[in-house]
Amino acid sequence: MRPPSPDSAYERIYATVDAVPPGSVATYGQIALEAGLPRRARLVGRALRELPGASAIPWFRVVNASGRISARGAQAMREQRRRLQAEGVRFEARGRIDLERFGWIPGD
DNA sequence: CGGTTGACTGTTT
DNA sequence: TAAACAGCCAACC
Repeated sequence: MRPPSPDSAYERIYATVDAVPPGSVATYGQIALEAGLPRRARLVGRALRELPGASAIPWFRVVNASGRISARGAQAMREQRRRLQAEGVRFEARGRIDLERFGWIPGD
């Protein structure tokens, strides 16, 4: 058995993000909830921020509750948009994603 | 120990 | 539809 790690919350977050399938997106709050960390949306953002760009974790499939990419450098934002579009996620006017259509439904 | 910060979110203007 | 506000809570200093 492995002793509890102080990073266990982050590990659950990463595992949940990793479960989001290509072509769909999840919100920060949704990831937190699925990871068993209700009301910790900001912690999800913090965890993703620690991730190296080359990580295998699909960080780009996480957007905010408005269906938009959350602020960071303009460059990372363009990369996120490009990678989502490459999987078939459509952007509407003002950089918005239709969550009814592309939002992840846990269990799929 | 206490104030500040922020890859957030729901409600109210 | 969008901007302001208020609530949120772990990490940081």
